[in-house]
Amino acid sequence: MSMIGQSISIGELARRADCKPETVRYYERIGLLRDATRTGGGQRRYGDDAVRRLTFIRHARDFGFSVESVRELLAMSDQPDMPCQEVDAIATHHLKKVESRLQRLSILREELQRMITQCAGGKVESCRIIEVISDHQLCITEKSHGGALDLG
Amino acid sequence: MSMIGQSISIGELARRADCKPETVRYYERIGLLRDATRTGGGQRRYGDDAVRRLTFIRHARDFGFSVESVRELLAMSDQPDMPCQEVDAIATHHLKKVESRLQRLSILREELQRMITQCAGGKVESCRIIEVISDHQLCITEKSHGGALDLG
DNA sequence: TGTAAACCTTGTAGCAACTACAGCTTCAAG
DNA sequence: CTTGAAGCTGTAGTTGCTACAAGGTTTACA
Repeated sequence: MSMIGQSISIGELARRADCKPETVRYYERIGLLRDATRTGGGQRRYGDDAVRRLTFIRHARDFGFSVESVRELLAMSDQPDMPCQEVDAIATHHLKKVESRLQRLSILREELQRMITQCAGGKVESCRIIEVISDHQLCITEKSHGGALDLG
Repeated sequence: MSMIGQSISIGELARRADCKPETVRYYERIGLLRDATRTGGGQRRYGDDAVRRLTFIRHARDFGFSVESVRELLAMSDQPDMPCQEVDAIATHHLKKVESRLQRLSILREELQRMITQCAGGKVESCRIIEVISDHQLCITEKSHGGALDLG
């Protein structure tokens, strides 16, 4: 259609979507981005559509959606005529996860705050932090912060 | 010292600390747990000290401490006479991370809530969720929820 | 036109913290 | 003494990238 077709290099594309070339290649490999057209020498060249698509992916990832959810969201945004119930479902499901995570983290925060405040600053022997970790009985809540809690 | 030495199997140990045998072997491999004594046939046998140590590790992990932090905490709890400043430092550092994570997650929650509420439930074409993901301009906050946000 | 810097290519390995096999051996109960 | 559960090692998979190494291409400038 246009004369300004595929002229953006992978580095430029990455810059525009605020990520790295490696990430772009990774997305191509796992099928989030379509295979790029290549120069004679084999380098990838992109158009504005790729910029939009990659930007969408990066934003969705910033929102914390998993790559698999992003894949579904992309598929749906490629089908503008479909009803958006599924989009809603994915977002709502994600929100629920965020909320439960928030709850567990705030319990954790209290727990940590409490044990830090209670630590009198003496020897390890009598350190409240070590005690609380040693004996879960000393927690405010039983079993509330179980599960995967890795921070960023 | 005692007659009831090393008599706990890896499965039983795992059960007592609420994890799996694989995890125990993993902790041994990375040096969080000392190498267990073995039966003639090569199976691991543990004593109560291992139960305490593994329980400590699991609790610390439940609190979200990284394995490296757990390693340091363990080293310190092995030195009861030392002052507990470093323990404090680790816990405080961890609390800070939890707090910043909480902040980012709650911004995220609002963002998600807002876009879900605004979605009128029509076609994908006009779906607010897709729109917001497509165009970061539509976010409440600029750039606030950048970075690693993987949920558990 | 030559050349050098900056960029690109593929493939592989690494991160965290486990988890899940496969294929085999050992243990404990009856 | 048999049987079935549990244990052994070693390797690969998970998630979402990131970081090389060892080369090839493009581009800018002299």
